[in-house]
Amino acid sequence: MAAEQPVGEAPGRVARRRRRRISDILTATAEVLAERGYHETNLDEIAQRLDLTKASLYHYFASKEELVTACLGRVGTLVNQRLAEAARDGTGTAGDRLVALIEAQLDCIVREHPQLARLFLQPLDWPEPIRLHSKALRLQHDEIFRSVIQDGITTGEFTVEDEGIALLCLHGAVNYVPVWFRPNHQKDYEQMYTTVAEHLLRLFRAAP
Amino acid sequence: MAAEQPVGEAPGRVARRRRRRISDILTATAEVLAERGYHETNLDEIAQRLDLTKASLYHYFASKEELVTACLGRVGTLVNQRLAEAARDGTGTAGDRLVALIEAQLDCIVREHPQLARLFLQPLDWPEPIRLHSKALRLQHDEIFRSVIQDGITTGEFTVEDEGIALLCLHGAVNYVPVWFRPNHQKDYEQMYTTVAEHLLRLFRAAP
Amino acid sequence: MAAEQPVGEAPGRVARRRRRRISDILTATAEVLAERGYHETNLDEIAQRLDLTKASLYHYFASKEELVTACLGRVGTLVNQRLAEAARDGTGTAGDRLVALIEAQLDCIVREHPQLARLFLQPLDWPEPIRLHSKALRLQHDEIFRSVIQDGITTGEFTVEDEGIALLCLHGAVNYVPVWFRPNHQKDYEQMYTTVAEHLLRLFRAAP
Amino acid sequence: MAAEQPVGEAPGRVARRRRRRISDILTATAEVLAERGYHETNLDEIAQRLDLTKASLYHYFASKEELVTACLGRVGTLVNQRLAEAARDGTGTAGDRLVALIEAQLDCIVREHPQLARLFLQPLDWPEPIRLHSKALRLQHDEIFRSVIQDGITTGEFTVEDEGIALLCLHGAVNYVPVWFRPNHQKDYEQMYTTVAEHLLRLFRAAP
DNA sequence: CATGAATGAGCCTTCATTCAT
DNA sequence: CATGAATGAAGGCTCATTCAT
Repeated sequence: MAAEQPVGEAPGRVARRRRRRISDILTATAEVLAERGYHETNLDEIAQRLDLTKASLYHYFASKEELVTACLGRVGTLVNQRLAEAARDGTGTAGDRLVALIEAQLDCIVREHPQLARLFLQPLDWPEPIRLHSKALRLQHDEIFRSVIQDGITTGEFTVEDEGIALLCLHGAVNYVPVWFRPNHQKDYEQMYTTVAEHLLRLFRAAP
Repeated sequence: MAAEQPVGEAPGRVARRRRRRISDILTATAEVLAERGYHETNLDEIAQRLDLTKASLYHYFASKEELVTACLGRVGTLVNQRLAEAARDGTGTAGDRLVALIEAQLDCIVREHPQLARLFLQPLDWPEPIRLHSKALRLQHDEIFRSVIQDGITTGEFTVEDEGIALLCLHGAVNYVPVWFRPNHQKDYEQMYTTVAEHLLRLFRAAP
Repeated sequence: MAAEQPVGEAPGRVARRRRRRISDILTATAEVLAERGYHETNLDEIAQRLDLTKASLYHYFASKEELVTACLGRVGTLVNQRLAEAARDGTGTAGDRLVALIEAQLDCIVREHPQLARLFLQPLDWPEPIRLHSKALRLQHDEIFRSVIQDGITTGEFTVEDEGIALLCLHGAVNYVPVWFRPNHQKDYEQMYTTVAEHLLRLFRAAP
Repeated sequence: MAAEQPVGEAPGRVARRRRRRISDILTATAEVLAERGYHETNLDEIAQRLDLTKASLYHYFASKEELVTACLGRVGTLVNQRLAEAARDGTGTAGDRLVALIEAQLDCIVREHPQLARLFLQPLDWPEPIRLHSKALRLQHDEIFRSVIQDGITTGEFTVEDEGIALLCLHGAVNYVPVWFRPNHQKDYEQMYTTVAEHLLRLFRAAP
């Protein structure tokens, strides 16, 4: 068997293969999850899309739970990273940056990870560990928004009575978008982003 | 024997009993549904809480789906009726009435039907018929809010670019409340209602 | 309650009512049995056709088994009686009388008790007691045919090697008719009767 | 390890194993079906005879219906093949060949597939799809008999008024045999075959 | 008599998970 | 690594039967 594994192949190669495999699996999982929802998602379908067997998935993940957790983790982290970048861009007023943040998030959950936002609404009937993980991601996510909002409050641009509650309202409203949004044209997206973001900005602007 | 079975109560009594039974079943269903979510809800548990057998439920509902549909229907209708009443009370400005509406809804979904709001977020993995029923209830519900908002727009008290989207944001934010709200005291409820309602009112107030 | 049951009503009245009730139940049972087959027949449907409740059937029959047994018994007895009459009519040759017998049976199982013949094919998955009862009826039934056949043999009109087997072949062929026969017109019946009877008569005629 | 898993047998071996497994399952199914009848047959018993679990059957068949259909299909096809062979043997008169055909069929349904003939009597209470499949098999089966009968008619050896009806009578009589035949000795079989076949041949011989 | 209510036993089906090869 | 096979546990649903009213 050693003859079949040329010395030249560094152990890194196999590790890389494995990582790529895992990535593919997570992608397929995200797809099925987004299309069917958690309970209608079964390992058979995920495996099928990968031209694999259900059993093979267990080489990479110890359970369905772990698989879904990893999947949510990757998506959530990607979203958070993208938002963190958008937040780090310090140009413009706090309002401008908050709008950018909302639009970035909408783009993520509506276009790139269609309907995956519902996964973050913490459905009651999900396994506890997954819900906890999801919650952790949300806290991270909140932190990003919170910093921009704090900026706005400090500069007097924003006025809120209860920052936490305002943030939660924002959260609920944004994540609800994929539930109702049905685009007809490409340009519908941009327009919706702007309209929703503008509306939600009001949550932080002082009443007249 | 005549004394024990007065003619007068014959048909009414049975029907009344049946109605009460159904009501009890729906209540128990709402409870389990709220605690466990749809997919973790099994008929055994509902039956157990009623000191019944799974099979007995089938005397009243033809399937799990039908049972849940009826349950959502009852809760949704109750909520809508209460909101319709609140909306009909024409005193105060549109803002006052919208706040009252939001507070009423919050009270419904947070206190009286704890966490049942998520049931109206139309989870992907629910049976189609249930989702359709849920959607119908939401449209009814929207109509109530829409009328008050229209009033506000007519009198110039409200300013929104896109009424529909504003409503949806409101919807998302409000229904998200039960996901995060954890009261410590009785008075926490009222305070939360006010804070949330005030914040959300901003969605309809003209920007300064 | 005595006041409600006038002395004048003989006990015979109530007995007559009961007998009529039972007859109705048996008729309905035969209907459903013929339409759906034994295992697809449920007490609910029988009760429903009688504007009764499932539970009420138990006032007349101790179990589904007993009900079906009684039903088969009545139908079988009726058929046997009619055949016995036809056999008793001593005119004509044995061949004429056998043809008449076959035609009478065909009429019974095809037109009057449509498809009920399969009930006498002793399906494997029927409860043992019912099968035994069915078998008893068949023996009675066989006796009728046997006497005519014996006549034919005695007079030399019929020639068979094994009377029993010839009879069973006849039986199988006749009872299979309702499985395939689909009439278009009224006259189809008579024609089929004649054709089938003529053919089957050959089973008893001496080979040329 | 290479010695234990020769490349050459990789795909074939697995496939062969699977085919054998399926064959075993169908055999067990046929057994239970023949003993208990369709409605009294449950997957548990079939699985038990194979030292398997009910769930395991679903690796090979998607439902009880599909399993039974496959089972009937196999048996029916085997019978038809054997009969087709017997019919192809062109020696002897049409009468000889028809007798051979009948005897072959009797042997199939009485000895090799004990009592499975009733499965082809199209019980009313079977699922529609199974009945359709069963019907298709019967048509195939009829075709075999029909060709021999046509031969006999052409040569003037046979005389029938209605070929179709004669065939159906034959069918009914033959398939009824397993319902009543109870052998005491081995030789009972052959004797019964002959007697029955001779009798049934009369259906096609001209009346004297 | 009649019935609504209740039930226990049974069946088919699904699916995450394990394991030998 | 990959997979086919096998399974245990669970859930929804049906139905004949019993019983109190």
